[in-house]
Parts: sequence; structure tokens; C-alpha cells
Amino acid sequence: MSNSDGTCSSEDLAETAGVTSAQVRKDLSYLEGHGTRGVGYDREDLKQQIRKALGLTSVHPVVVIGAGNMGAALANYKGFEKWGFDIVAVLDVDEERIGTRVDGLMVEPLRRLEQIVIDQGVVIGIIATPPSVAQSVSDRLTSAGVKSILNLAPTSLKTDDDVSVRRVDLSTELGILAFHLQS
Amino acid sequence: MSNSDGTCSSEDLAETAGVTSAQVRKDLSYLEGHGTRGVGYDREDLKQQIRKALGLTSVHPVVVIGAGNMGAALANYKGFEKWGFDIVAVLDVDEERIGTRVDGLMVEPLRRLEQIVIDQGVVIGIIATPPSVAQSVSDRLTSAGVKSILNLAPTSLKTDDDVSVRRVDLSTELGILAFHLQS
DNA sequence: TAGATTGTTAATCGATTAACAATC
DNA sequence: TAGATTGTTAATCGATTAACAATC
Repeated sequence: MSNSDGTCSSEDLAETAGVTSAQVRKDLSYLEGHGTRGVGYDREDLKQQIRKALGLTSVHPVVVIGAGNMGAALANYKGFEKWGFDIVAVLDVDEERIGTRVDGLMVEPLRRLEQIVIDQGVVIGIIATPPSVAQSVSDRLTSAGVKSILNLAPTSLKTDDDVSVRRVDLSTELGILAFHLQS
Repeated sequence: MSNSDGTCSSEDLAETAGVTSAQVRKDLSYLEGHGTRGVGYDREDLKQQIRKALGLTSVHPVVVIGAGNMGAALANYKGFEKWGFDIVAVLDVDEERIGTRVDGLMVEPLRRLEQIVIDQGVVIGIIATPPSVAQSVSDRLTSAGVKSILNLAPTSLKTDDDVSVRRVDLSTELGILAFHLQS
């Protein structure tokens, strides 16, 4: 998997990621730092280079809209911090949920969205609401200046061209698996 | 979006999905049924054709491993049924969770995995566990005959070549958004 | 018929891979 | 030096798009 001297080869990395070594070398060649021919890549150095290339050297405040199971799963997920994403608020419209805590954060009313985005300098919004309100939440996020949205609601969003939207649709993923089942 | 006579054009569909109309026509040309030149696609017919092509005309039993927030979010998600996925069981190792209910399903002990897969004819497994146990769960699923896995744990799985794995990694999604933030 | 829209081709574009000179 | 492994090229592969004849 990797050598005891803290280096690893493109072949090691390829094995771990399940891609080809040529792919790994090509991708890593875009980084500023480089590997060493005959030796490989220094793991710590590589980690830093990748962070830098992805813009993960500073902390990005994130807001989660929707405090249902999915919103709670997100708030509880520890993997984000490691990459410099800081969930600063979880919002919901449901009076039952407002005021409860998810992972130490108090659920706040959706009406505070704009204020929180501005006050906390939020740059990424995660939509974990029912599909019916996803578009309006998206509109409010972008109006408040958020330019990156992760959409977990099973609906496609209309946004300005300068807004980046990533959609994760679990039904689609299952659909693809179902397709594979046949062949 | 669509015409009152129940038809819609590739242009309509492209608009909704956020892709080009050429793409839509190309993709739909693989279906058995066809659109009608000068008219468009019959929406109901199209729906059926797509279901058929994806193998969604029968019900696929699905098992969810992990009854944390993510597992609960999945079990509660109503979007699956519509596409013919039936979550038949939610499994966990945590004694605290076993016996509790998520969306009407009793959480069962992980040790029953193989039995449930066989008894219920499970064809898809969804892994919503901590990453540390994802590989072992994957191994047990495949040993029991499951050939399709949706992996929500932030780790990459090693499986035989005849197993289809889809991975959904929210950290990666955020990473991509962070990259867009820079440019 | 005239207008609309498909199905499909050929061209384009981009991503992946194999291969190997460079070099540690 | 000999062996290992990168960085990069050129070839390959596949996916997307523009364009238009077919045809409703």
C-alpha cells in the first residue's frame, strides 16, 4: 500500500483507488509539487498539495437546510471537518425540530437563512429538504450570495450559470445498480 | 414542460434535465419504443420504456446495513418504492438500536445478514455504516450472493469484478464544490 | 402541404491508456 | 551502475454535439 519511508508509487495509489496508475500520474502531474522518479510520491507532501489544489487550505463555512434524518446524518458526519468544511448551522421550518440539537448545533428557523449566510460567510449550502421546497431554498441561498450547492433532494435545480450545483440522487444510484442486475 | 396531449419533445426533456436535446434523443433512441417525428415522446409510454430498460418492472428487495442517521434517512426515503426498490430490512450491530423501529421496520442484528439476504432474495445492499466495518459488510453481502452494492461509507471497497459498486461520498462532492469556489 | 421534431450520422471534443524517455 | 518509477506524449477510446434527412 505504501512504503515505510513515507512514499508511495502511482501503482500503490491506483490499487487503493481502483483506477490505473497512468491515470494517477496524469492527475497528480497537475499539482505544483511533484513525485520523484524512481522513488514515488511523498505521502505527506502529496496530501498537502492536493489540499492546496482543491482549495482546502482554509475553512469553508457550510449551512445545512433540512434537519430530518439526512440533515442530521450530515451534521453528525465527522468526515467534513477533516477537509476543512465547517457546518455552522442546520435550518428547518418544522417548529418541532427548531431548537432541538443535532450534533451540538441548535436547529434554527429557516427564516434566518439569509442572516446566517451573511454573518457567517457561508460559501456552500447543502439542501437536505423535501424536493418540493428545494428550488425555493436554492433561490434564497443564491440570492444571499452562495455560489456552491450540494443538492440531496431528488429534484433538479435551476440556477444561474455561475452557481455550481452537485446533485446526489440515491434513487438514480439504485437505478444504475438495477440496470447492472440485468446484464 | 410538456404538452397537454401527454407528449413532450426532446427539447422539453433537455430543459428539465439540464442537458442538450441531442443527448436526450440519443439516449432515448436506445429504448425499444420510439418517439414520433414531428410530435415528440408520449410521456406515459416513455416512463414505461425507461422502467423496462432499467429493469425496474419488478420489485428489487434491498437491505440497509447501518441504522444511524444515514440508514434511517434511507429507510424513510419514499422515493425508492416508486422505482420498485423495497427495503426489506435495516441491520445494525449496536444493541441500543436493535429492536427500535425506523419507518416501520424493526432494526435487526447484523448477524442475521446472510439469513435475510437468502430468505428475502435481496439483490442490492446499501452500506450506511462507519467506514471501518464497510469492507467486512461488503464481503458478507457478496458471499451471500449480493451482486450490487451502494456504498455510502467514505471508503473504497474491494470486491470481485462481477460485483457492481456505486459509491456516494459527500466529502468528495464538497471537495469538488470547494474546487469550483476558487475559479 | 408546411411545420415540427425525431433518429442517426459524422464531426468534435475530452478523457483514458500504453508506452517510454527522463531521471532519481 | 542497475532498477524503479515518474512525467508526458501520442494513440485510443468513448461520449457529446451539430446537423439534417426522414417522416409524422
